[in-house]
Amino acid sequence: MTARRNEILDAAQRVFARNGYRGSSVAQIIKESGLSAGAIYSYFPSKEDLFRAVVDKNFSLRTSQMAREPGAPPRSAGQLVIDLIGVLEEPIFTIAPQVWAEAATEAHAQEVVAGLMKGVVGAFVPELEQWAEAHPDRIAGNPREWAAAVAPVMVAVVPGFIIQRMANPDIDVQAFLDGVQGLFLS
Amino acid sequence: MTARRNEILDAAQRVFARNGYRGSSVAQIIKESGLSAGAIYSYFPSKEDLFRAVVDKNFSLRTSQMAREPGAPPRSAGQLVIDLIGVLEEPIFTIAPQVWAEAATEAHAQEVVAGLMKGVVGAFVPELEQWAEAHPDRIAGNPREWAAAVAPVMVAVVPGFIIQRMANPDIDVQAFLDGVQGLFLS
DNA sequence: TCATATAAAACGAACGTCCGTTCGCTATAA
DNA sequence: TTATAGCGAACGGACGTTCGTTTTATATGA
Repeated sequence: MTARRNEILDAAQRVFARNGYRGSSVAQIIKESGLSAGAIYSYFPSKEDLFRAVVDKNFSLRTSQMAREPGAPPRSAGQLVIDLIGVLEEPIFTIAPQVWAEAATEAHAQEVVAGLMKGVVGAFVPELEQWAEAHPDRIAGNPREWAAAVAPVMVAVVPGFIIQRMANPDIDVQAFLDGVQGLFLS
Repeated sequence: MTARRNEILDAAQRVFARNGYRGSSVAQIIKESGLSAGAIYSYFPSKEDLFRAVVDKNFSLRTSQMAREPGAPPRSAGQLVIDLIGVLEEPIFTIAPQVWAEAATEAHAQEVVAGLMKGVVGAFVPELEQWAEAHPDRIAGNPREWAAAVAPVMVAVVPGFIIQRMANPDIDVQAFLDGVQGLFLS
């Protein structure tokens, strides 16, 4: 039954969000799910796999959500960042820092993070390039090179936002987005 | 003797950088330092305090390093970010993600992170405001409000850079800095 | 100069606890 | 009757920390 699997996954997500990956015990996940050790281990082979499943659910880029509407003009860097931040959902703010911490010491997590970064950057370069072609007066150098250089910086804003929002949940999100508009070429 | 204390601190830093906070055991720090459990616990009351001491050493803003040279004109947002990235030292790239992960689940670490962010933002607002006053044509709205809105975004780039560099140590740092120049008003 | 006394620093075996995981068993459904 | 799903006590090991003991350094007195 896939429903049970999801129950377990949801319980694990709540516990990991509350205590972090290393700070969570399987006993806590057992209690949170209302099931037993045996039940959980019949759906997931280890705590690590459980965490990976939670990460896969929350930490992938849903490219479709970021895709440009058909026929719309290319978005500016500022607008792309704003849209990317708008797509973030609550669990990210606690799960992502756990993944980053793992990535600093564990190869698999490191590849996941590097791959995601690369994916996001790669997805945005073409649209940025088109925007640059449409606004040659706003950039220095040729559009292709400009887009390739600028995309990683653009993407870098998002983890920074996640950390600010995690450290201070009362942050004024709209003010941050206004700041993005005010700071980036647009 | 303060020398011994520093030996222990350095050993702990190496171990934490290698395995993360939760992933490191006191036994590993004992081995790395070449000392004994008793010796370590006579300098630090707990593993947590040891970690906090390592964090204090690496994770504080050395404002002096970022201060504007006397008589120099105010730096642009792009230049401030470039200077801030230039000040980062190696251990940050593994230690910072550990702190962020702790901050997501533990109040003390959360306050440390929130405080540092606030400090960095606060330190840059005046210079940004002066820059805005000197370049009124480049910004929308009044300099004070512009600086206050833009500073958090500017600071957000740095954690993003840290994560990219941690996930992919071969990253082209100069290209990133060029991207900062190309993306931000300057 | 050497023997002794005192203090400071370091040691490391031992403690209780909690960890992730297993597996023989029971309950339920087909 | 057979298959499937779930249970939970038990296991070996690793954890952070303690504390009685030993070593090293310093001071004292003859």
